[in-house]
Amino acid sequence: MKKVIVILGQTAIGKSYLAVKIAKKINPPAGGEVISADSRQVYKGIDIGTGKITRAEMKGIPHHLLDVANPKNQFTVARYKKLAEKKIKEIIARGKIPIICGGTGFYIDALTRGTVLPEVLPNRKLRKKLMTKSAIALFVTLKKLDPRRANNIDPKNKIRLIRAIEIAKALGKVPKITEIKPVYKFIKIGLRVPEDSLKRKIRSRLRKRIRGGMAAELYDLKHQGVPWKRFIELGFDQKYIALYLRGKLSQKEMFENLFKNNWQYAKRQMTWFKRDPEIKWFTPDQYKKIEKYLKKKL
RNA sequence: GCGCCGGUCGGAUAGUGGCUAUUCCAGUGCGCUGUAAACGCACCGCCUUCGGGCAUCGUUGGUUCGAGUCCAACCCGGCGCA
Repeated sequence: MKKVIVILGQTAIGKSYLAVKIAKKINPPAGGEVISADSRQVYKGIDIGTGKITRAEMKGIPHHLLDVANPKNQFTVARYKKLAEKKIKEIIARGKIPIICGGTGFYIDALTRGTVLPEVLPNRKLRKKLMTKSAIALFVTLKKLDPRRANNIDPKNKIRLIRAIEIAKALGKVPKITEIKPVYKFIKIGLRVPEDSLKRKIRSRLRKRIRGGMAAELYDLKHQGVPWKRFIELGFDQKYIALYLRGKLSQKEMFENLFKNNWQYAKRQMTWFKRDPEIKWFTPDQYKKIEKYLKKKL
């Protein structure tokens, strides 16, 4: 079975850097290519705002699934899975090793597991209509459309209920889950550091991003007609930048809010990763160990 | 100094004298196989054998069967007048 490397970990920990390093060293002379696993970096134009790797940092290693979606539209896991699988295939065909790198555990799991997901595009009109209903009402509706999903969904989570209904309606029948046996062997490398160390990393990266022009980027996006609501919807850091620009927050308050936002995210990421026993954990400075581990596994 | 207003969990807030002091934010933990940086849930004074137990609404007294709520004095903060 073909091997695929996965590099995951909390925000700001240094995944991208490691991915490039591995891509250069592993599997000589062909090396590897990186496929991002980040639900926000898929959007074009939000570079600093999502902490995207820069051209220079890529050091010539091809990176995929960055900038593949318009921020005005909604991207979905199903789409991610489809695109990523295609990229994996192509990279392997080139004799290289695919390196999945990112912090969106949900996407990594979707890709790593054998579940087949038919693509169902978001239906704004339906969503808007459903949003006005109560969670209980939505749950009842879902139960009729897709009892299996209703069985294990969180009945209080309207967002999930709405998406489930949307899918059931779009498919026109009760959605079935199809599992296919795994095609690739995923080697999962997790990066982890002590809490206070991660906090420092997050702070310093934030400072860098602010200096790098997060605010200017925000202006550009607004110019291109990305509605304000989208930023909120996506939970982006930009929302605090905008409040600062409007004078609603002091610079210090803005920074603290940004930090808080990132830290909360980092914790949620860990909650997700913790459950996966396949992840082999390292600290970012254990490069030699990681390389050794990979060589053994490949 | 006088007058007015206010002091409730880390912050903000609700609370006709009567069950269990509310909600939001922050904090902590967790969940999530179709929006996932989104979204949801639990806990969030102290102790706990997880059944519950003990506190608590600036302080001290008082009225009352019963006070966060009424009264008095004091302390603190804000505003106004001197």
